[in-house]
Amino acid sequence: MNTPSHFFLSENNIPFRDYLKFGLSVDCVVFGYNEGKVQVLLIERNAEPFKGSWALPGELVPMNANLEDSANDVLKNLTGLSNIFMEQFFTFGSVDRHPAGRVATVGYYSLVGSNNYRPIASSWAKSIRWFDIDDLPALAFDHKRILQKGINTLKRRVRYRPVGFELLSKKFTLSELQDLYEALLDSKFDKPNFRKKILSMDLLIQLDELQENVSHRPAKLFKFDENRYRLLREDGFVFDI
Amino acid sequence: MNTPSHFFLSENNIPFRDYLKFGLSVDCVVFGYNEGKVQVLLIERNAEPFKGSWALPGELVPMNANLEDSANDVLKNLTGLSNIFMEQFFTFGSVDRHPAGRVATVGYYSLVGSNNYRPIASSWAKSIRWFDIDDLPALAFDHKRILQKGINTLKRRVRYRPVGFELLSKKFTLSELQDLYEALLDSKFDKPNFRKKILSMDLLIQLDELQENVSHRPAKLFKFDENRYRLLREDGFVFDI
DNA sequence: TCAAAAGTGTTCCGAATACACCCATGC
DNA sequence: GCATGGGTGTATTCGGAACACTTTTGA
Repeated sequence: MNTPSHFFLSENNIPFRDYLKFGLSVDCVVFGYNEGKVQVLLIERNAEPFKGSWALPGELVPMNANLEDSANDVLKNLTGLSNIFMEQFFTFGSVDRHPAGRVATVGYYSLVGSNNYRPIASSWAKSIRWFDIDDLPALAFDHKRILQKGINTLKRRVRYRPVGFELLSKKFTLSELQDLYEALLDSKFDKPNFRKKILSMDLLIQLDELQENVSHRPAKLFKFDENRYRLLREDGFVFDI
Repeated sequence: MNTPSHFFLSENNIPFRDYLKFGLSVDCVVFGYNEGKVQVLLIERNAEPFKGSWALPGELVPMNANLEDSANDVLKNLTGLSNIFMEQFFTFGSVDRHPAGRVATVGYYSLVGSNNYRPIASSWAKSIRWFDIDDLPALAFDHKRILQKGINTLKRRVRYRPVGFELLSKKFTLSELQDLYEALLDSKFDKPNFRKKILSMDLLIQLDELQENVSHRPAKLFKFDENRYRLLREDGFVFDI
């Protein structure tokens, strides 16, 4: 910061430093999927403001941290996992959205496989739990709006990007995949047609494994072929369910 | 701000106020369309840092202004127009992206009809001009990355939302529309099929007007039917070109 | 043997493609 | 008349929708 301050006068002569009074936070909409229901992870705040309210997990971005690192931090603290799929979706910056100052927040959503999470309560969360996205509690701050926008974004993006696979375990059956898409897009698909369509994309690898302990014919397990997806995308392929 | 400060201690006991040192700016990727070319509006900076460099138009968000208002301000100063189509697309907040402090920037893209703009140079811009998106100059800050992300976002969104129409004048011919989509998606469409597809969506209103002063059969003019689009969307219709 | 869900094949229809053709205007 | 781009009709192909069917397991 050795640049002369006159370099940074704005048109109306407000000094640069007077613009540097924002807080910046990240808030994470963590999606899960269980028994046919799409869910989000919420925390019960253990600190003012809104102590005791349900809220999205998030944190103030430290002055020396990048946004993604900060969001990853939140997820790490929450689930114990790094390398979770995560994507920015919108930034909320209304003047009055935080009661104690001007804090803009960057919204991220992330998708955790249904077997991969183990929510961890910590000092900033009195408790923590999954909520079905069609049965949500009241939320602190403007988190209701953020969450709703996150849900809408996921539902839109899931049509054109293979993000859905992130919500399942690494290995999954075609019926599980179909159930997930039906939940996300709330619609029904014809089983034979769904299979044909998804398999014709050539994005799944069939494993030499079968479902176990089911009282019916065991289904074949598949995994998503990341490499092939990368290759196809370079050729202009557009995933479209 | 009369809330006791101990309400806002973070986990590691850094006081709340120490997080309030961010600057926040908005940067606008202003798209235009002319003679078959998609273009963006860039300014030549008249202030340090990067004085003399080309850059995206933008400004520091005043402490009492909302993000959208700030972005609209930029557009108003640039084009003299309010009510321009505008959408947020991504927020960039790397620690070192601004040489003089921690400034995160919210990226917006906007679409201006080819006859609707009149770029205005001002105190903060030495000059201002349109560049074809495949012939861009070097840019200040991390604006190259922001611009590229804006372009990618537009190219993706144009497939699933009728944003393209915003780039044309209110009245347009089907060939103009086709040329635009071909430029945006860089591909070619068959004329009869493009017409059939676009007209079958029932989103265009045919006007009682014809093209003028052309040395061939004059084309019919159309306009986009906003109301009908709203109605169709409520029924779950998804625009898809 | 029955229930339950996995998995396959076939027909039908509508939308996308390819392509040939006619129309209106300025010069 | 002819060049230019606007505008239309049709045959063909391909993918999606509908649906009937077989297979494999546990109980």
